[in-house]
Amino acid sequence: MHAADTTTSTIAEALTRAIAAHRLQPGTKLAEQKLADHFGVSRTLVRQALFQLSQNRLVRLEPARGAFVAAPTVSESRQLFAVRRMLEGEMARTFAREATPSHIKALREHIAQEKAAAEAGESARRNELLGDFHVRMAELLGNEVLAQILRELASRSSLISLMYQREGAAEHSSEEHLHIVRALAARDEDRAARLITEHLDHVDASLDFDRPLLTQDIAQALSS
Amino acid sequence: MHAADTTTSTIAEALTRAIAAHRLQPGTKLAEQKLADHFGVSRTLVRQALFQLSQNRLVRLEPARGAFVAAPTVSESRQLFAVRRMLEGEMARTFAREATPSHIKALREHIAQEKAAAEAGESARRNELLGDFHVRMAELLGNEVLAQILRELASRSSLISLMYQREGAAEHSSEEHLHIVRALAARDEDRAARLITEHLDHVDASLDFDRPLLTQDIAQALSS
DNA sequence: GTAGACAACAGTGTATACACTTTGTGCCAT
DNA sequence: ATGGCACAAAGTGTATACACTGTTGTCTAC
Repeated sequence: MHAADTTTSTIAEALTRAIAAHRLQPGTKLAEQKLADHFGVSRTLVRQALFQLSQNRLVRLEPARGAFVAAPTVSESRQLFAVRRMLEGEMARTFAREATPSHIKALREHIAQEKAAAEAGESARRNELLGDFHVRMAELLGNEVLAQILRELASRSSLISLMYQREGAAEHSSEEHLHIVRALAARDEDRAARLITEHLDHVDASLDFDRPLLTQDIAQALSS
Repeated sequence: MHAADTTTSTIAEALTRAIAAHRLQPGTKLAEQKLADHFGVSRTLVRQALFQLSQNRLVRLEPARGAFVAAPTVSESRQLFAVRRMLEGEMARTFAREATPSHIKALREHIAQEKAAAEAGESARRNELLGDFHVRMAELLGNEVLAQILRELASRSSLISLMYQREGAAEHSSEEHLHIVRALAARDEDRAARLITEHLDHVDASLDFDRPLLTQDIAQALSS
């Protein structure tokens, strides 16, 4: 690394991407000095970045013990998906009401990118784009407050799918996104809301909460 | 102040309360050393607290210029209330479905506190409780993810009402809370959702976006 | 051989030091 | 008198130093 202007948010984004792209597993220790050396800055900036990520719930800070990549619990995961259903169902309705043709076009292009990444075998990129689809809707609506919330929920979801998602699950996500866009284009509020809610249900249901294979939590790991 | 164990979150909470209780006006400069002296700690902890508040959008950090109490724009305010309507409408539906008698009782007790504070003339405390009502619903649902989001939205709303709310507006908030609880108790999903959405509409509508009297933003102040 | 104590180590928590940017003030030139 | 430049003061941005906490490994007593 050793980039020129490595600011706090640069570090935070790098770590966020690493976590969302599943290059860092839940439970991984994030030692301040090691990160500082890697980015070529002092611990000060690393600490700020880690603190920021802890606010986003991507990192868990244990007093006097350090920072670890968060390991969302089953309960937290269910709560998170419940919030997404509430929020995104209504967002879809709003979108169906307010969308212009160019909005629809933007979403279709996004889905094209998803499929391209999938066919190119770039699974990290594909996962990122799948999450971004939902954020993109908020951005197109011009609601930055909503977009910010969805960004956070999306990266947390990514961590959850890393922990609990079965292999090859969410295989049809792009397909479902396409159906949603069709409903939006048809200005069919109810159908759009139903489809996106079901879509999130599918992701939720594709999680295998009985096999937290990657848990770093010792107590839970040894209880099996 | 000079409290014994003054940690980062203590400082952040103190500032959050000061802002939410309208003891700090939007635009106020928050100089690090002054706060550090006041709390009897070093700038390090103050900086962390300010950074945290900037994540919550209660504080705006300007590079090399310092921290200021945030001054939400009209656009941001509308976006925020739109998100609250989306989220809380659905939350009310869920609550109506899942609520137990003890949940209803807890909400009624909360409203009693609101009215007590109002009659005692403690307007800061009353405003705090009015915002907490919505958070309380999320907590009672057992959805901490949702509660956390609503906490942030509530404190931002508080800042907005400080800036734009007409005197004596939102006078009937407690009354409206009571109507909502009645709908919840009757398990009337649609009515509860409609009432809470309208309730947020009333708050939104009670804002006077033409008279941002308290704005510290020079450009905007001079454009009038 | 095991358990407990203690010492060395690693890593975090907070304070402080210093560089740099912004801002305010006064002087000079026009 | 006014506009602009230089300099001083104040405040932020980052790095470093030091204290403290938690961890690990070793040694000793039983």
